[in-house]
Amino acid sequence: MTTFDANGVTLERVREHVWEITQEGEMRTPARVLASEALLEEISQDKTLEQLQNATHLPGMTNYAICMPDGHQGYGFPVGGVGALDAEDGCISPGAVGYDINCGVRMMRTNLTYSEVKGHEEELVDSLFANIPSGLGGGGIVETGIDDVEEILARGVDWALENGHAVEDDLLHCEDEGMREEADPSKVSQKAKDRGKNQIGSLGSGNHFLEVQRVTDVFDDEVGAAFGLEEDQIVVLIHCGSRGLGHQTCNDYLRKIERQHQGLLSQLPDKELAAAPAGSQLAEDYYGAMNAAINFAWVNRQLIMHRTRRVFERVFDRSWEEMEMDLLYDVAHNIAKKETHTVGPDGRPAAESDATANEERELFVHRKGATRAFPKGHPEVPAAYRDVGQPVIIPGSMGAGSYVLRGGEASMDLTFGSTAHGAGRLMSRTQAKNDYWGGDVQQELEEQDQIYVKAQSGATIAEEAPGVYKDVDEVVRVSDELGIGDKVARTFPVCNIKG
DNA sequence: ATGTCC
Repeated sequence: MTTFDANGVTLERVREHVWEITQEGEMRTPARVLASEALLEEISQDKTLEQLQNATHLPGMTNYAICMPDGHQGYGFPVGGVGALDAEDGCISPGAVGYDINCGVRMMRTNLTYSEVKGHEEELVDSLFANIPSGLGGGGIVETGIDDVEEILARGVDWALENGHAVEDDLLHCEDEGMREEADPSKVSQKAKDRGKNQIGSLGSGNHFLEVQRVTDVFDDEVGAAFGLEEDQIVVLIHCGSRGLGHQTCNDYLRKIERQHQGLLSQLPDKELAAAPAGSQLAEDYYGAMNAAINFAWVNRQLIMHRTRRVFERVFDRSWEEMEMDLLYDVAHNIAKKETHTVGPDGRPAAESDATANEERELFVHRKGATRAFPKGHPEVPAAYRDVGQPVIIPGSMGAGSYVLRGGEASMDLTFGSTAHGAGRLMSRTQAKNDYWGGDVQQELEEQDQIYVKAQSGATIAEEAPGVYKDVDEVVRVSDELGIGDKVARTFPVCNIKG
């Protein structure tokens, strides 16, 4: 048996790309890392493995705590982590959702080709930057009153449709159709609403961006055709979340849960894993508030996408409908959702159990820096894609391009229908700023790769330099070879705006 | 990620 040792954590290689931390002590389940040996080596450099092992102490953990190939350490629970916790006798943990509730990505198609856009890059990047709010703090596409915030929290993209920021087709191509019905705006604090009300339609900062890209490869012609993707086509990728509103909501509930559920907290190896027991008032309240913040983030991405259509109309002098600027798909990668999955007796993996003992269980599936990747035939895959599988969008760094995958056949058995969410950081923001200077990175991207980047701050470009990220090709290779998310297409940046 | 410490 091949083993891998890192900082007192031992992993056994189960098979290609599957590594397991054996259950011992207070662990409720084993833990699994899905990675190549090279990625595992990178993952082992920070606290990810310790956090993954800690996560198995959460009540109701089912099968395994799982770390994706792009995993790195986060608040309490790894970014790139999946934890399915029993919704009846388990718990829900804000740290296993993440501070940026419904951080996610959407991809919009166009019928433009790269040759039509080449030569317009600077005009396009300037116009996008001028029209799409970005950076820290306030300023959004719509400046609205608190009544609208309440509606957005309750109804998600349905609000955008009613207010002229969306078309019906946009809703059909979004995870959960852009609305969590269990949202309860009354459980979102006034402070969070105040922070959100002037940030509706804004990118934010950090790794959030809007990128115009060209499709460089279509690996699967049938699925590529179903997704409306072909080589040389221009697409737009939008990556952002719920801004200050989601951050405040996460913070509010962490503090409340720490105070009210000290008994559970005392059983956990890390205070940052603070969790509310299923069925408790705070579990209900957090779930309602989190779902409301999820709706807010979907509206945020929707408004940015719709504004992008207007920018393209001005730059290319034709209507967005004429340019067929349709939403391909929007996927969340920081969420928890009550889902039904087939599990074996005592929360063991169904695939490794006697099938007659398997049962359907309601689970809070926490995907933190992990993307839903439902296979073909799943009822929650939009009708347009049901025969091929759910689109999965994996953004790479601004110098490396991105991938479109489709949910793979093995995802339900291995990962509760999930895969990776990006390249994953290799170094801290502080170290990145020591190693890189924004202006140099920007100039190099433009001169060497014809990638036009515009940001509010040079520091953000340094923090997001291509070299601070893992190899997205390797992350996607692992996903594809495991069969949890299959490669469909690859894109390369044309221009990028960020905070 | 985040009015990067109420």
